[in-house]
Amino acid sequence: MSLQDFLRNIVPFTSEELTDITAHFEREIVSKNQTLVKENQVCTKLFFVEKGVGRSYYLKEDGKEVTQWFFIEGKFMSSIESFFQQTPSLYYLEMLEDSVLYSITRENLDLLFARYHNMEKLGRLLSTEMLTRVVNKLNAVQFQTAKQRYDYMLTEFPSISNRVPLGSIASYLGMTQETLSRIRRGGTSRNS
Amino acid sequence: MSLQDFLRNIVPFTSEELTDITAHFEREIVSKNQTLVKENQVCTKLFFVEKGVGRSYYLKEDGKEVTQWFFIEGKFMSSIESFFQQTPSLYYLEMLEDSVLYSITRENLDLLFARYHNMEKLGRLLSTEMLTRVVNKLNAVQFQTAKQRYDYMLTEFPSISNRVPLGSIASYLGMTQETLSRIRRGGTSRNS
DNA sequence: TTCACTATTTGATATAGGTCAAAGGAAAGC
DNA sequence: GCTTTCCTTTGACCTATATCAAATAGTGAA
Repeated sequence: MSLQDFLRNIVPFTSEELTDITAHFEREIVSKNQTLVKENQVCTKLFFVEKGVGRSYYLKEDGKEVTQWFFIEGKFMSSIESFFQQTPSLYYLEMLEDSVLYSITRENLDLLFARYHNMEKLGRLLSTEMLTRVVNKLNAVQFQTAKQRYDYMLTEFPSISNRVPLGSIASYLGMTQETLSRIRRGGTSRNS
Repeated sequence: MSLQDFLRNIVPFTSEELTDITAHFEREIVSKNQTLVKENQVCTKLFFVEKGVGRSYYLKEDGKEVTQWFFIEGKFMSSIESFFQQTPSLYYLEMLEDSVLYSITRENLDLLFARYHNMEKLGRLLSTEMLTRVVNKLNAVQFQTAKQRYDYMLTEFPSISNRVPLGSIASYLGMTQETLSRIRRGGTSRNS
């Protein structure tokens, strides 16, 4: 899905608005395993994923990677608090496949927020949508068995279960990769 | 903190804007244990908590209450997805103390969003702030020990630990009230 | 003050999922 | 095609926290 189509589906921008808005984005070709943002860097850009999959993750004290979120085609991707508060990122951002992104800087985005009431609305709608998703994950992670969490993930990110490494998915779901492997095999847990 | 002061601190509204905006809110006095929204009702209002504490919770299949969030003085409170998507609420909303609230309906809020660019901005800023908070909780719940989660909660809601029942806090943190009781006594877990 | 009810604490036991270790598989470089 | 490295699966054992049950402490009504 193209950036223009994506934006148009959310808020009824005029063609002039759309042209101006998309002109502030820059196309970026990124290869597999490339890191977009490192821990402690300020995240200067917001990315739209046209093609590919990315993830945000952080390192626990013991050095283990914990996936925080996946970003698939047709979604915006960033280290949110870092980008919006311009604070050092707690997370790494990386692409898990060769990808096509559109990026916009904070300054340009602010300019568009100020210029177009509709753009501010887009920002509001996208953040409430993201908020809903995060709340869903929270409920899954907090109160469900490992098997149920895996099922949740299949509905939230149906396309990625065989595109990304098992370990990344396991840590996203708050379990070890051994546990996820056993769940996939089936049978370990008695709960649906 | 009054509603006007709260709004002014986030976005530089003009006095006329502020007057018009606050005129669309209605003051409500609510007593302890009163329910604002029930499961499956569409949540028609967004509340600002001037005084008191509230929480959202849902019932698990086995009938146990699970606290989803606490809402303290100076915060907005609602069953977010229900209010914004006008879908049946998954959650109950109740006040845990005698409280003073200001409420606004969805129609009035939309009207203000459409009327004032600044209002749309307020909406965007509040949802990204809430998003950050939920992400913090997610990280706490997903990867920390029971003791660490309790410490997280003391920083997120320092004021409520002795204002609300132990069981409500325990379910908010994804643990049983027995476990929380043992944590408070100290000593059970070896992790900080 | 006493009664009835609710909330909290404590103890004993069970279990989901973690940890550690090692063996297979798949895939990237040469 | 081979080799090296990484990813996934499997097994054995362990631990944090849940569950169940009961005792104790608080709180509001009359």
